[in-house]
Formats: sequence, structure tokens, C-alpha cells
Amino acid sequence: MARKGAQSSEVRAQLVEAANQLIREHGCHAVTAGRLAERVGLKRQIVHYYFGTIDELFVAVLQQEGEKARARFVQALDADQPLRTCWEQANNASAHLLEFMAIAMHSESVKRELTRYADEFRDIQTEALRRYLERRGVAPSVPPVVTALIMASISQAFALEEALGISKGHAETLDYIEEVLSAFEATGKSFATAQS
Amino acid sequence: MARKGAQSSEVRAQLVEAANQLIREHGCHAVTAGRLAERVGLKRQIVHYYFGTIDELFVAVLQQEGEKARARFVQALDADQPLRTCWEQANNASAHLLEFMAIAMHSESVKRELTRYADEFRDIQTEALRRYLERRGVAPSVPPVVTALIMASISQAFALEEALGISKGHAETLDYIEEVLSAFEATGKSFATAQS
DNA sequence: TTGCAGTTTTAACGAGTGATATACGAGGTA
DNA sequence: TACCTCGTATATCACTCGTTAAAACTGCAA
Repeated sequence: MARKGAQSSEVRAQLVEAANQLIREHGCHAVTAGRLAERVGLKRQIVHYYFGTIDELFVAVLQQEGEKARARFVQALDADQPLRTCWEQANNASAHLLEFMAIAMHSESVKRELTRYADEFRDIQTEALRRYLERRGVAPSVPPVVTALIMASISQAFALEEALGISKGHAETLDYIEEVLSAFEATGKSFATAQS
Repeated sequence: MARKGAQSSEVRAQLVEAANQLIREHGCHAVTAGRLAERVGLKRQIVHYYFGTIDELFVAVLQQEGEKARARFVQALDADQPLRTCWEQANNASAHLLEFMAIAMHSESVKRELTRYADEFRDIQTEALRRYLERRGVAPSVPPVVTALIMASISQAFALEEALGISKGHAETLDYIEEVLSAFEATGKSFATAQS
């Protein structure tokens, strides 16, 4: 590897943005040096000048989007219904997140970064739910981290299945989730079992 | 495309098996004509003689594994604890299923086949849960299809996160799932909300 | 033996990848 | 003015991949 482009370069920022758009519009497999260069009006080698490898570019995109998402999320969680916020934000992010997971499957550097964000977001959600219940003086019917994980799981499965055109049971589950959210807002209970 | 190899060919079956193993061992991205041919001791163009495109090979693998899985599943569901069976079978299949989903993301033919199986499996699960509750004379606390979808979602999320090395909240959620299964076996209730 | 059907290999194309070496231009400096 | 350096951009190489077309090999039957 020879020299590398400056972090502050305009072209560099354009490449990150182009990669981000390509991921959103056509999925991660659409991100190639050729297509990226096309979008910024240069030759494909420019990508390697600024990022060395495509993986490093992905890491840059993930960091940028991760920070943006966290800012939005932390702000939204301060509103009064944290579980509803978790559900809504998960629905917004799941499709995009899945693309990064697909990349992470065969890229150690992206995997490291994504794992970091995943743990962080789950902590943020768990803590928000815990504080909410504490404020209301309700003991958690289920560990908050479980509630957060299940919400994220369902949202992710929806994103995956919608992308593939599977929709059996989705409408019923959406109704159910709405029930869970209402119940949580009324009583603080989320996925309580008959035993607990 | 010229002529195509016979369905009954030995080499053809070897290629399907090689693809299946490659998916299990190294994920769908590891399936290339070169690696497949290496495993059967021939040149890489042999793949196209038998399958035309790699996608067609994936469809063949999916059909073979799908039929096997369905046979196992239908048999297991006849045992007396259908929800536990759903959970266990989902845990066995999720990692493999995710690979096929990744393929389906950019292959229409695989997508069609996978969607068909997904709908079918969800129907089988839903019907098994419905019959179980009916047998026990319990009204569903939640539509059976919702219970099936949530179980599948959590299992899938686990598979995805484990593949990436994310584990926050997994232990707590496994405990919770065990509670849900016990409660279902005792009372027929799964994810009942405070409202219902 | 000849010929044919099924099978396999050779050859080639286009698109993708990472990496290295080189060309270009602006700025400062001797 | 001539030189040098640094940031930027391009050219080119070597490789893998999927795919297609055509040639070569196989065994069997007429």
C-alpha cells in the first residue's frame, strides 16, 4: 500500500455517501469500486486510494451511520414511551442493519465494528427500559434486555421476510405488537408469561 | 446454453452435496464453481453443464434440504409438545436458513422457492399449535401464527447474532423462552399480554 | 468400424478484486 | 528559475468468478 487520501477530503466523503446510497437502494452486493467511482465521476482505483480496501470503506460507512443512528436514538428514547421508540427505531433501521450484517459475515473488520454497535444499542435500550420501569415504580415482569432483544428480533425478521416477499402472519403479529406496546404503557408488563 | 446433464447423474448428486457442505461449513459465499469442481475432482465448467447457473444449483440444494427438513419436522410435530418442537427445530435450521436467505436476496429463483417453503413451514407450525390447543380445549391467548412467528424470529436473530459474535442478553432470553415453553405446556398460553 | 449420445475439458469474454507504479498539479524553497 | 514534496488521480498487472461455445473424449450400439 502506498499513500492514502486525507480523512478530510471531499471526494472521500462523497465515496462514503455513494456507498451508503448504493446499500440502501440495491443492497451491499451492489457496492463495487466501479459503481462507486461512477457516482463520483472518477476511475474505480480512487476507492483504493482513499480506503485501501472496500472493507475499510464499509467500516467508514458503518461508523458514520452508526453515530447518526445513535444520536437519533438516544434523543428519541428520552421521550416518554421507550418501548414504542425501540420498536419504531428498530423498524426503521432493520433493513439497513441487515445489509451490514451480510457484509460482516465475511469481513472481520466490519464484524468488529458492528458487534460494538450492536452491544451498545442493546445496552442503551435495556437501560432506557429499566429506568422507565424504575421511574414508574414497576418491577420488570421480564428482564428489560429480553424485552429489547425480542423487539429487535421481530423487527429484524420482518425486514428479512419483507425483503423476500414472505408475509404470512405479519398482520396478526403487528396487531399483537400493538397490544404489547399498549399493555406496557399501561402496566409496565411486556412479554410476561403465565408463570411470572 | 447447450445440453444439460441427467437428473440421475452421480456427479450431479455429488455437486449438490458439495454445495450443501460448503454452505454449512463456510457460508453461501464460499460456493463457487471452482471450489465445487475441486470437491468432485473435475473442472469448474462442469457445474454449468449440470445446472446452467449457480442459482439453479442453489435451488436444487434448497429443494433437497427443504424436503428433508419437512419430513423431520412433520414427524417431530406429532409428538406431544409442538411449541417446544418448533423452537428446537428452528434452532437447528436457522443458521442454514439464513444462508439461503442471503442467496435469495439476489436470486429470484431461490427467492421463489424459499418463499414457498417459508409459507409452508409457517402453516405447518400454526396448524400444529392450533390443533394442540383445540385438543386441550384451551382458547389461544394469542393467534397461533403469532406464536410461531415470534419463535422463529428469536431463533433467527440468535443465529445471526451468534454468527457475528453478539451475545448480549442471549442467556437471559434463553431462560425466558424456557419459561414460555413451560407455561405453554402447563396452561396453553404463550405470549399473552396483560390485556388479553 | 462407424457413428452417436452423454460427458468432460479447453478456450475465451466480461466484470470484479487488491496492489503497485506512475503521471499530474500546486506549493514552497534553494 | 529550477527543484522538490505532497496530495491527488490514473494505468496497469495478476488474480478469481460466472458464463458460454466449441472441441475432445467416453462407451455403447448398429
